[in-house]
Amino acid sequence: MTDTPQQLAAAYQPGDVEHRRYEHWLASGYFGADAKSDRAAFSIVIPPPNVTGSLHVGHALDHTIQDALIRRKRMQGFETLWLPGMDHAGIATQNVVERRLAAEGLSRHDLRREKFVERVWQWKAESGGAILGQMKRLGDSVDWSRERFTMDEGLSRAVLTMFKRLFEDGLIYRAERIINWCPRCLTALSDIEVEHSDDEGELVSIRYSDDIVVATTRAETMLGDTAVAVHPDDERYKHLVGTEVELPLTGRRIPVVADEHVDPAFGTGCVKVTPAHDPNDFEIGQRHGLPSITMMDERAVITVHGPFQGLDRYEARPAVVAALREMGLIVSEKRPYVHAVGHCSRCKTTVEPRLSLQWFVKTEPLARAAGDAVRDGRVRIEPESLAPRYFSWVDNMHDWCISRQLWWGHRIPVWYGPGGEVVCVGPDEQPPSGEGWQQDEDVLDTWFSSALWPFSTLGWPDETEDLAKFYPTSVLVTGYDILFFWVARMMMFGLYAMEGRQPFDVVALHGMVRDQYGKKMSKSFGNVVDPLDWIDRFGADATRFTLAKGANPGADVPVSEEWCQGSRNFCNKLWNATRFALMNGATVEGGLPTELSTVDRWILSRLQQTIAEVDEQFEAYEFAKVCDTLFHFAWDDVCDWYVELSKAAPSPRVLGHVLDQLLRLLHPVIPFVTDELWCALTRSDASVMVADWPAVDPSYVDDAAEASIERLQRVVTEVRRFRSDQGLKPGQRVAATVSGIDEHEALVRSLARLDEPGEGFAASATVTIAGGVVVALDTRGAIDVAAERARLTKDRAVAEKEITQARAKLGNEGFLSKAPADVVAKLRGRLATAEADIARIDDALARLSS
RNA sequence: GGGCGCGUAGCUCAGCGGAAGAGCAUUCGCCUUACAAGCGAAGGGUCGCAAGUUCGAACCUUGCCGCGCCCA
Repeated sequence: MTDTPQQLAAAYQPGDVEHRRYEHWLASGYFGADAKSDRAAFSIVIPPPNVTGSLHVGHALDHTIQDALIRRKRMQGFETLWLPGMDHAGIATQNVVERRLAAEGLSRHDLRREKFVERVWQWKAESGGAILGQMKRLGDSVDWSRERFTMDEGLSRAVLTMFKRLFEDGLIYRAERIINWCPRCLTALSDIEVEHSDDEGELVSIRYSDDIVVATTRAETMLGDTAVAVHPDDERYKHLVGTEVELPLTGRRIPVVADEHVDPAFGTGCVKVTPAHDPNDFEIGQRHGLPSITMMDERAVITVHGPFQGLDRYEARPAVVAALREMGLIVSEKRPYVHAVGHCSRCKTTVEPRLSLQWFVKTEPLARAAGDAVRDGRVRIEPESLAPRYFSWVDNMHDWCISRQLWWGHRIPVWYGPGGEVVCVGPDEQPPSGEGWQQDEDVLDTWFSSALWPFSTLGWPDETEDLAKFYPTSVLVTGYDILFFWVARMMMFGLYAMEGRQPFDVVALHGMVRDQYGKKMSKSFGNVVDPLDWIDRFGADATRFTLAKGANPGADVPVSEEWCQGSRNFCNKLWNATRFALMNGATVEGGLPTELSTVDRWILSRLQQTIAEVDEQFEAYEFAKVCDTLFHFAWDDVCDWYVELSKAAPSPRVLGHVLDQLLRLLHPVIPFVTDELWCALTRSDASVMVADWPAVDPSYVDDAAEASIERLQRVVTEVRRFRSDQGLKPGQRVAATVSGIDEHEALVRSLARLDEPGEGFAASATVTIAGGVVVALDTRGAIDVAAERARLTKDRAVAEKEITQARAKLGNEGFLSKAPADVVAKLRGRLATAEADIARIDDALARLSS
């Protein structure tokens, strides 16, 4: 399995490595969690993707973050569990299977319920299998032995148990209420399954009487009006309250009622009241004891009043308006009139508020507990700035409609008897048998089972070892868009079912993946990224690194193909650095030598700093910063400087150690390439994923070495700049004397490509650097005086500006008396340096003129 | 209408009280034997606008302008 140095290809080819590595991890059992272990637990349950979908780039982001957290904790010695699974996605999945049936010319009713559900299970196997394959391509280190599905036997037991408990506690009830109804899916929806958008409609004002004009965007619903309402304090209408008006077209007489809810400033201050087709009107109806007239069927087709009967709601609207216009009752019409309209989140059909008998969860006590758990700090939302969104949801939650008129899902465990009995049947209980008993036809909202996910997947309601070891889970990683869809519901159910113990300690929220211009990805816009496409072309590591590099807490994550190429390049950089190291005898054997050069002490010190920063950033869920820190340490410090310096002064054991540690640090984010390289470097046939996470060794922190190498870097950079300005080719060696850099002269010569002065050496230009370093170069006569003058003049301007600023501040009494001493001292130092620079530069300019 | 957030280099974003940063893009020069998926160097910003607090503001406060998102 281990590559020898000779076999390391000239460039990293992810395709050769990824599959082999993943199979090796699986075969070695590295992903498995042991509930009997003595180690401290760290657990994450995966936000279950819809079984009927496929993984998009947003999942790839979500999984990358979770995998990074899990892999680091595993290396830190925790007993880690990352539990995978999927949810059954009631409406979405049923829709997909119905579409497939339609292609065969069948409807679900042709198959009947039982056969239809069989077909859905077939589709589940097919679609779900594809998702598992995608997760493996991403490198997800999930415990496959614990994979769960919301419809599997154990989770179904959990659903029944929960339903029964809530039912018996009076937290589940059945009632006739206005609910969101999708006339296409033919099912109820919860509030959160409705998406609002500002759509163009019309605002029509209709005269109901001499005194009363109402404005409405839904003229057709006037057929179901049972009252007109005005504000009780509205002087214009006070005298009409208690009277009746004749409802046009129908001839019905309806009362005028006074209700606080009416906004007297909107329109005429009179509103029509249609209790069966509007949630606000329903409440007005309740308060005033008004009748409810349902005037549409479940497909939103008009069922009342002859001329309009049989018309769809959109046909009925113009028909009603035309009829009213003919009667001279239309006062005004405004088109387009933009207003908020609700749409089914699954099929985008305009939602119809509908009076209907449904099951509800009484959320008030559950939601308050869910809010309190965050308020009192038992659950932390990261980043904290998103907590207000959470509170605004849990503190204003409406009762949750949980019944769905679908066939795919957990059937409501309630049986109705011939005498009107209602019996809730728990798991292991026999439903009542005999003549006339019937089970409720509906199924439960998918989110009902998803809300149990953090504990149902661990075996609840049984008291399992998994539950004891891994609950509460350590962190939940998900997008902020799902904070109330799912997070709030898990909190409610978790706290309730687990005796007040929260489902997770931390909620780490990330944003949505967007394109490189910050635009939302959409099929119609053509900017959607398929993570598998990127994995094929750039590798899983590059894809993961690109996503993680953009993941600032709670913020959206822009990505682009170019950036993914950059990540691919980074992987290749690591590959080649390791290749170089192996070709030059780098090794981890024998540990670090006791005798260390300044350069060695510098890189080891930088390594300690990097470990400390990465640890801190990981703990704060700052994945973008983790990537940034490691990227710069790897590329700038290790590759650009340490490897280059080591060419002049090889130090194979230090180089081996630094790469070993670097690969460990990077492994959580880019697992494949780091494992391949680490195994090659350490001659291991195991894996870096079970190696120890690096720890800071304070004895290797060395400020003096860091300062020394920074000085060296400045000298080398200045000489390079001179060379570039003078048009000297990078490869061209130049004779020079170097003074004032003591122990580093050989290194400066190596990196700046300077030869020892030989016979007939004649310096034609001098580069001086603050701190007394002087490099005198023999450029073989021709020196570009203009370029050199320009360079020096620019440096002088920088120094002048510095002096001006520093003197202004240091001449300010307020600054001297109030600023901290160290700030003043630093500024004095800067001023002195700048003044010395000016002298040095002026000297050089003078010599240039002579 | 209510709430939250954001306006910093051409693009995407860090920085959030004491010298304006990164990646990509741009310009110039290089196949300097780990890497052209690379190396070296350079250019580029009145930190949305305006007041205020402070010795000192991209950073704190207020107002305005522009842009998102969530909830009604």
